[in-house]
Amino acid sequence: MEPTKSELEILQVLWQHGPSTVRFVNDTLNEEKRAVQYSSTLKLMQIMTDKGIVTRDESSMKHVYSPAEEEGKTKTKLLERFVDSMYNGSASSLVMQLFGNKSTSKEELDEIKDFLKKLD
Amino acid sequence: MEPTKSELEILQVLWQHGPSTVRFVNDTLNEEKRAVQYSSTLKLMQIMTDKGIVTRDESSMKHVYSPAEEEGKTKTKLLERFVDSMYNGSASSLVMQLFGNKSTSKEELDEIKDFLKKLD
DNA sequence: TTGTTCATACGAAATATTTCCTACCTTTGA
DNA sequence: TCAAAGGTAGGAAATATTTCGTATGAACAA
Repeated sequence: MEPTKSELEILQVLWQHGPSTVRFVNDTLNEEKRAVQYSSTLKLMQIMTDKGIVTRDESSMKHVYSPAEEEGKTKTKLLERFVDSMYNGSASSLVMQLFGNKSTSKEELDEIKDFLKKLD
Repeated sequence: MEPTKSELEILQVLWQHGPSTVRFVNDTLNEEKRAVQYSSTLKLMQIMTDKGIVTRDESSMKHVYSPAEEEGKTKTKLLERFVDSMYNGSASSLVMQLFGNKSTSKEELDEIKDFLKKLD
């Protein structure tokens, strides 16, 4: 299933901080993103549970949520979808767009070159 | 303004084929994407006009629509937003994910290496 | 014990997005 | 001429997404 924009925000928190309670996710969102009521975050995380995007441990009263799928797997899927729809599946087109206009630090560029070299 | 998913589909057609009528866009969507009624496509393109995402030439009865913004500019914006939200702004992270799992043709890889070399 | 705090559940409203029906006008071909 | 084909406009329904109020129960501190 395709996570929505808001669901993705929640996933980011879980990926970054590991399995979390609703309270923690909500606090983090309010600090790092935007104002949102506790009950909104709760509702969303319940929906995500129904959809199978996250799983939860209900053994304690404070349920602890975890991403159902590995971070890399989800991101790869979303990235491929992005490349397909925006660049007709051409990864190189995307890369050129990415570095064409925007100025990227030398460090980052070197890092990428090294990485690509190792792919052979 | 942020184009929605459906609006993006329409923009793709306009980018790929140049200024077009609703009829043409709708036919193309039906051929290349999915079944959709003419009036749905029309409505969407009218909304996009209101939002300023496209402009239209009304001199003829068959209005001709064009993207309001250049393809590269829009794509760059969307790509940067994607990198920011998914990879914390790190372009190199994205590239590594892109080529980490997926098998990419040697031609594409060479193309990218050449491109990066020229950036210096 | 008892009231305050903090948790979940859930309905439903508010928004955003998508879809299509229908009215009405212009063009075109028989 | 006039019916058929094809165009735009716009309302409104259908969906999808997001937000939050409120009920209810558990935990905890006074």
